[in-house]
Amino acid sequence: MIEAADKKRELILDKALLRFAHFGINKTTMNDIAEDLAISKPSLYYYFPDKISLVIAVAERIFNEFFTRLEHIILKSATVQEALNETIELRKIFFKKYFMLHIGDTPSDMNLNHEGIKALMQQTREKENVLIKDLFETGIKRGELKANESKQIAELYMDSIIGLGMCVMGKQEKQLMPESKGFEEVLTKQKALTEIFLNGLKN
Amino acid sequence: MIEAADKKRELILDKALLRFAHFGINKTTMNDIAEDLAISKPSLYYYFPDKISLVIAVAERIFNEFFTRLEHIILKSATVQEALNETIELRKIFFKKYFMLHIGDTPSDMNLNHEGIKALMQQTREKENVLIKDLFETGIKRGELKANESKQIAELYMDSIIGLGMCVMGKQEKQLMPESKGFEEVLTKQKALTEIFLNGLKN
DNA sequence: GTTTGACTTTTTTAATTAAATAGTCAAAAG
DNA sequence: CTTTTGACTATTTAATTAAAAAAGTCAAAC
Repeated sequence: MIEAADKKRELILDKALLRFAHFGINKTTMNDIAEDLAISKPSLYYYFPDKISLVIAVAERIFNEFFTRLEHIILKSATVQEALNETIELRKIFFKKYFMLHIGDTPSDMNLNHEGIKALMQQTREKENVLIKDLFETGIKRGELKANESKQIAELYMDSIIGLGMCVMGKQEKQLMPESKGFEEVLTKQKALTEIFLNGLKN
Repeated sequence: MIEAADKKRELILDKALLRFAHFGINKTTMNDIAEDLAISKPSLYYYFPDKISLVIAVAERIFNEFFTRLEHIILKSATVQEALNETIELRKIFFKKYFMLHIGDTPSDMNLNHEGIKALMQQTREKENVLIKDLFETGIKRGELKANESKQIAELYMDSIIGLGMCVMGKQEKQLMPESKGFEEVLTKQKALTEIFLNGLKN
């Protein structure tokens, strides 16, 4: 019955994701999730050995969805700039949607200090960097831009875009849920930086 | 005896700055400072009505020194790129030197939530943005680069540079005093971004 | 105008306890 | 043999309080 077990694991992840996204990881107890599913706590622990495994599985699912959409964007886009602009919008959507998980920022809500989470985060960032590096290389082949050391350039670009977001969001008054205005300002500035950055790689 | 009082205020600021820079603001008590100066606590309070006034006065002194040097850099530099590169180095020096004051980042050590500090920080950031804006405009006049909306461009540049620093430093393991390696990586990346950014403003 | 000893008030820290939550296990059900 | 659960234990977190430290005051003196 390995199929049924997998199916149930998915069901658990569905519910856990809803709770995590709405209340945050720390405000969601294993009991909450078990009750949502109308099962007992030991049943839940039968499928996930501990809470952190569940959290990681949920995070992996989110990142998988992200990368699926990111790869699609890169494939369908005609130019590097178009791809990066859509990537910026995708990032905004995900950041907003899963803000309560506080993934990717300073451990304000949860103990992201856990090894497994940190490893996943780093691995995810590296994977995204590789995709952006490939995108830059495609742009170079197409003659849209010029650069050697595309790996460093891609990393610099990603650090700049992410940092720009941190900087702009940081100016806002700290709230439980940041204002929508803030997200829009980040988006606008990230796109503006992207345009100048790409222009800087044209000669 | 208004002169002597000012002189004494300066003496107090000297000692306070040393303590703040070495132990941080929260680990420095008004008693510590009074003892350093071999005066009583009420004497200290005679010159500064409360601790936050003292902190703000110290911060203002630091920023004044920073702006003096920044203005000098801008005046003597032949090109925008040269000026920005030296500005980046200046920022590194100050950030490293006064790291323990935790000025400009998330209130990890001190209660920077205080209104006066926040106002000073914002005012300082705005002043720096104006200087950079003027620098860009000089560059435009000289024909080094092209851009309309120099104010927005300057703000975007500053946010990007500062954010890049936050992003790169954030990857490091959190320590009391971050590694020197981290500062160097920030410096290198900020200079690289500056080069591409300016290049992106050339056409 | 400046300084201070002795004081009060406020804020931090440490210690204690109570409560909540994570996690286990042996037994039972399918 | 896989899955489920009631009843349990072990950890972590949150609330409470007491003690200590630090901020800030004041009347008196120099």
